Amino acid sequence: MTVHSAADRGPRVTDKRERILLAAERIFARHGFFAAKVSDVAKEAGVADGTIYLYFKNKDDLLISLFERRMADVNARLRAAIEGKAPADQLRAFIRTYLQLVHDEPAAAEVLTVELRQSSKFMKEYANPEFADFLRTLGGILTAAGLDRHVPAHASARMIFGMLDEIALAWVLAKAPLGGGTRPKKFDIVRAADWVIKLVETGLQAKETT
Amino acid sequence: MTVHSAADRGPRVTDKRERILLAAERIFARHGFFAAKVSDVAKEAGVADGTIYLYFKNKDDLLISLFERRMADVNARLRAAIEGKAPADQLRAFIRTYLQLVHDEPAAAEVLTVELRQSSKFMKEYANPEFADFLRTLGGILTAAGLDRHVPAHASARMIFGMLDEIALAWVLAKAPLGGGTRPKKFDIVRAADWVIKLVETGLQAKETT
Amino acid sequence: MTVHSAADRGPRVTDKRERILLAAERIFARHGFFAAKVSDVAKEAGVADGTIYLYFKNKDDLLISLFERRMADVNARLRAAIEGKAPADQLRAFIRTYLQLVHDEPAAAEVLTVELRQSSKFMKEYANPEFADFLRTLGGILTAAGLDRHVPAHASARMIFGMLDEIALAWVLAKAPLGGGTRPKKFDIVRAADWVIKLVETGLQAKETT
Amino acid sequence: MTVHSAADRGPRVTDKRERILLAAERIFARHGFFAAKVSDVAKEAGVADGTIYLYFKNKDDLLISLFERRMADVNARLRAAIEGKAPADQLRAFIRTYLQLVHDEPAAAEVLTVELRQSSKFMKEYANPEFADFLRTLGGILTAAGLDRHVPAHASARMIFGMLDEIALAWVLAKAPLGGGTRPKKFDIVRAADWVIKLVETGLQAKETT
DNA sequence: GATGAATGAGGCTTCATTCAT
DNA sequence: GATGAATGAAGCCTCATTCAT
Repeated sequence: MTVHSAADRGPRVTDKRERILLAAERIFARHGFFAAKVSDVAKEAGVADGTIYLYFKNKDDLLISLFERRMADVNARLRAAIEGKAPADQLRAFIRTYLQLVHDEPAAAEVLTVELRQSSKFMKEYANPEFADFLRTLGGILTAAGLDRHVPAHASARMIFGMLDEIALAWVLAKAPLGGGTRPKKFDIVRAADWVIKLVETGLQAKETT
Repeated sequence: MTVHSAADRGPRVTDKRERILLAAERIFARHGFFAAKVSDVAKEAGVADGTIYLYFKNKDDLLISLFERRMADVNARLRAAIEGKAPADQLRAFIRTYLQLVHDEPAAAEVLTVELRQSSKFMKEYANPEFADFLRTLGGILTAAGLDRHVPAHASARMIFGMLDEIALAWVLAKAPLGGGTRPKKFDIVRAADWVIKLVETGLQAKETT
Repeated sequence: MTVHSAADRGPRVTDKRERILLAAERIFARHGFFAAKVSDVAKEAGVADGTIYLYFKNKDDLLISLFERRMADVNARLRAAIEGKAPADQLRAFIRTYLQLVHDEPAAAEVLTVELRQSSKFMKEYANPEFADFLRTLGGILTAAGLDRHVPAHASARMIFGMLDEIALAWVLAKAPLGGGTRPKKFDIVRAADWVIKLVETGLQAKETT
Repeated sequence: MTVHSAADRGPRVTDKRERILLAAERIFARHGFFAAKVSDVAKEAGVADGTIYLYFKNKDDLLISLFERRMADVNARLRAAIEGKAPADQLRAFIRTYLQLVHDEPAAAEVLTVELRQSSKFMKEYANPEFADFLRTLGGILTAAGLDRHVPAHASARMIFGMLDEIALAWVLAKAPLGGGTRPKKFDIVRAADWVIKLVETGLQAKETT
């Protein structure tokens, strides 16, 4: 992931920035952004507290950078997944890939899903270009597939993101089956993609054929 | 709102609790839960800081109580809106009423939409019975309307909530047209209900008739 | 001192503000402004750290307030000392009273003399009206006494303040005779007034009578 | 300035030490000693942060060295200025040269005038031999000129330094006329020497001849 | 019940100093 | 000698909560 950026400014530098970012992701996912302490991120990254401030302006910047880094990653993977496919297949690939990513990177998903919202308090001042990109890509697929007859593509894109996000949230919040809490069991988020696809393509209509 | 609830338990007491809750809603919506100060809530409610602790255990309890209070309200309104309708109409009424509520109570919507997420860090320890109720009602409608053939009703319910929530978020974050920021203009959230209905009922399929 | 201000806003409030201010004076005098810790001031004042911020905006404000408070006091005493005197006597009273004040309130003198300078970094942004008052009073005396023939009164006022300030500094920095350091013994600062008076009135001229 | 001193000990080494010292002077003058960052001094000097510690023990040492270096310079110039003059002329030369130096080297003056005070917190532990030399020279002149009849020479020396220092401070703090702040305009510090001389020699006495 | 002054624990951040290269 | 990335101690300040009135 972001292998190329490792060459941006010498190998060590990016390495450490990356380590801090991943540590922040784990810590933010574990405790939530506000409850998380910068010193915990440092500990998790194996660096001194002050080192974080060599790479990030402040705690907020850590969160914003995390978003940008992850969303860019998500967008890159989604683009790779839909490349060369027919429009109708692109939509399915987009949905499946997104949920697969959530499945593969739960910490990232938690931050993107849960903390992103909270940081919408941030977002009010900070326009997230990568997220706009995400919606634009999805909207483009819908238009290309001719799925914008009845509902504007940008609106559909938002609604689809809403579905995916809510599914991701439910999955993320469901504790692992082992920790015998009161939490619902983890469902199969990858198979849930079919539900989204079904809903988006033909709706929940009772009678498919009359 | 909920003027009648002022009679729930004693006349003045509930009044003050209510005032604090509404003040908290405005403050949390304005600053976000974590950034909001208890003393600001007190000021907004016109009571002393200490008074809040006569009605609520702590700041977290204020947020939780707010959720329960609002979700109960939302559920009550939704139940009233679908009462006596045919299943297919119930779904439309549910969707329209929900978005209408968001439109009428933006502060409540902001807290429910934005802060609820963030407090899912809370939610991990705290199961929200009113939200479960919300999903159960929606799922029940889907089942009654026979819209659970291809997708389990509980899954559809979540996805529909996801759509509604995302639309609410987009609307809430869109600044009022007056404050000429860089924010997108407020769209008509009430009319957006039709898009949700269309998507849920028949999907985005390109060719409605072949 | 400033007995009247005790009635400004209830008795307790001013009392505590006063206590903090005097504690800050002692701590700043002991360690210097920058090296002094807010928590030490709190400890010295017998209040919690946070209490300081109920009365002062921040650490800088503590210093500024100290200046204003002390200089106002100094000005009041000086005015009382010169009241009703003939111009020539006023000058002598002014000088004697100032050095007497330094003698009586060494902590205040240290802050005014030593920290005031350093805070001239502050002063660059903050115009001290009380100090301006001090100079104006002194200049007025010189003019009234007809001592502005050869040198503008405002310039003389500054030079006289320079002498007084330097004497105060030398006296303040001289350790008490007990602490057998390498520091010069404390001289009699009150008697030093005569030197200032002599210098200002007739200069150091070798031959008084020819 | 002090180009000759570059040959004191090795050619390049002293050069770098010198550069750091002059950089520190500018930075300390600009921000004040405490607010100044070692890394800013390094940047100004065009060396790495760590390099500073090859030439100075620590930040304090940087300030102390600056004093010694500058005061030695000042003393050297003053001695050169009074050399070979008659005692009465020596005093005038001393005063004029000092203020001329302030005029020519404002950054140096700011550090000597403003930061020296603040570092009297340092001074309590550190006896400044060069400053003692300064006072001894001035006292010697007074004694030689027979101006120690009524006031001890060492006391007069201190008072004269106080006048000079205060004038320097007022001049240093007066913003340049260009930066249209609320600051008083720069006065002519060189001409101010005449006021000091007048005051020291014959006082402010109203009637010069009786 | 109501008040709001007081508390004090704790986090973010800075920055002098070090040391491996 | 020179570098500058890394360190980590330490302080200012905030703010949820308490409790005497």
